[in-house]
Amino acid sequence: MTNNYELYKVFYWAAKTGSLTQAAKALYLTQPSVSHAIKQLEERIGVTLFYRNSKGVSLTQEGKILFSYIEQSQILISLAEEKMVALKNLDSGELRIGGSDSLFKHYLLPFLEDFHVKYPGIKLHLNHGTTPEVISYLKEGRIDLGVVRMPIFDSQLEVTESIELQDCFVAGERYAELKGQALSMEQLMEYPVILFSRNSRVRMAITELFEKYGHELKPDIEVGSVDLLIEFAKRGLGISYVTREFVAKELKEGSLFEIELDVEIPPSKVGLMVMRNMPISAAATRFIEVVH
Amino acid sequence: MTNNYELYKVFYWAAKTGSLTQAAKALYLTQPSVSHAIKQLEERIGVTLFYRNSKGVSLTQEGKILFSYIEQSQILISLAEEKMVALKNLDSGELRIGGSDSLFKHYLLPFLEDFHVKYPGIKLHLNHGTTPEVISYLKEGRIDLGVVRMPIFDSQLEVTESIELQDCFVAGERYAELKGQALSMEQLMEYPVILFSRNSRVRMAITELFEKYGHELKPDIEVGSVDLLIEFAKRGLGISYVTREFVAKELKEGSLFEIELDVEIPPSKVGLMVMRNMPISAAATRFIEVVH
DNA sequence: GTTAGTCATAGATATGGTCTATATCTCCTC
DNA sequence: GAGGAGATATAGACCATATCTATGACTAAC
Repeated sequence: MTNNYELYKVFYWAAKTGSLTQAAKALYLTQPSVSHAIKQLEERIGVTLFYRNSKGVSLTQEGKILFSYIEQSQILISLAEEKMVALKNLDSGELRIGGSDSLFKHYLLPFLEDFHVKYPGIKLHLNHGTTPEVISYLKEGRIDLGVVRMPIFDSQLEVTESIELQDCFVAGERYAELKGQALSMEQLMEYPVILFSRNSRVRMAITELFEKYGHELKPDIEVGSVDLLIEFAKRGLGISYVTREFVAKELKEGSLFEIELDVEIPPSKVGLMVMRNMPISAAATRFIEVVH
Repeated sequence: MTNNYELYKVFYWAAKTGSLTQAAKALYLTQPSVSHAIKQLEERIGVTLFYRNSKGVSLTQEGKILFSYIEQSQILISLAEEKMVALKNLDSGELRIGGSDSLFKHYLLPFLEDFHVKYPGIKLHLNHGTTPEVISYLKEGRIDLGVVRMPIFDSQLEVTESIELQDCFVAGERYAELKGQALSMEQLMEYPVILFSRNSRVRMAITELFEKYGHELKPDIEVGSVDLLIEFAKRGLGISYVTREFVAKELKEGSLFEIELDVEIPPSKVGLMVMRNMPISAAATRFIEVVH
């Protein structure tokens, strides 16, 4: 049976209002249209659905049975349509973001807070991972949006640049002697260096910079979180390579100080990644606007 | 939102098959039609529902949410359509018949039995009542079909005549003297007469016949069931007025014999009543055919 | 009888669903 | 890398049919 489901909508309203005229009004149609539609439905399924009388229409036994199904069906469609409106209006839905721990903590946190206050109906899912992990989450469709350090070269991804961050070397009081100087790479390498673990983009960037000048930068200590980078430097275990913006508090209060190099460390940008040529959810679109 | 629900059918199949091409086949449409329909649905609800890729299509987050509603909705419609087919094919449904006790027992029983064996999916509801009660059941829509004695004069009813029944007076061995005679009304009235209760059509008919000849037929005993009419006559409590066909067994075995009158008692027919100008259920239609 | 409300019917109209033909893209094979 | 086989998208023509207007038929109420 290959019925036009539109007829069930007409049936639903005719049954619900008990009047073809009222159904026509509800559906923004004329009464003859509704009359015709009902007749057609009856012919197609081969069952008389309504008693016609001078006051309107009422369901036959068979009509009542049909209605018990169709009513549920129509209610589900109404709920679906309401839900879609809610998703579109960001009253509902979810936003799945992938990124590094430090970016979540030091960069995204205020945006996430604002977004959550403004759109409380949207559930936030934060997936921590390294840059390659985040990229694969994106490709698997497990997240809507990835937030990582630039540069990203992947033709499947569409990257929007966000703020610029400046990485730098910092140390604590133990190396106070280095304050105000501009060290060469060789000089710096005489001190114990603390770097983030191997697969980090920041680590790769600084390693490459040193290589460019013919040096191999090997850390004395390798850690897995920005918090430890900061903590170790503070305690004088060595010189940490961190993002300046993420240690703003420590620099200000003086528990850390920046060690200048005689070569310029190029700044790096934060990139917001989504899949290229893939539709983006309303929530992700809005979040990118907010961050941008 | 005044969407064409037909689009949800297309959406359902596209999502279910994961391919616009497959959905087109399932719906006996062409692929561009389906593509266009999906695009239209997406535009109308303002949400992208599918990722298009080279292998087919897959649902976005929002699409999945929509599908969870629409799937249920479509399943209900399918069930509804199956149910309607079952009703039409008499694999399912119910048949509500109103009639007198005696007609059910002595006339309808074999038909009901056959009908039930042939259409086991149809539930039978038998509503006992007097002729006026049965007519009001019909008008209230509580039964589909009424089975009563003719004649019926009611312009709202459509009556189909069924078999003819002959009423007669019968007595048991106690009145054996009356065998083979043709009694006059006066003679008969000298014996105790047992009649069915007042509101019965059979009782009315015989009372009227006597009145036509100037006699008032008053029962000595009035009972409420045909079984009692028979039982009382058998036990010699008087002469019962019964339907000959309903005492066929007793007449044959000799526990009752018929008392002939010198006037002819007109036969009466059984009528099958339905509401005029009202659609009749498939089950009722079929049952009338069977009986007829 | 008249009026006002039903639903049904007939015929004209035009919306829009569907088709054919073609383009574009991706993946896979050779 | 060229070519083929799949997928979906797009454009434009067509025509089926949903819808409308106008009218009829019927019922209930006044």
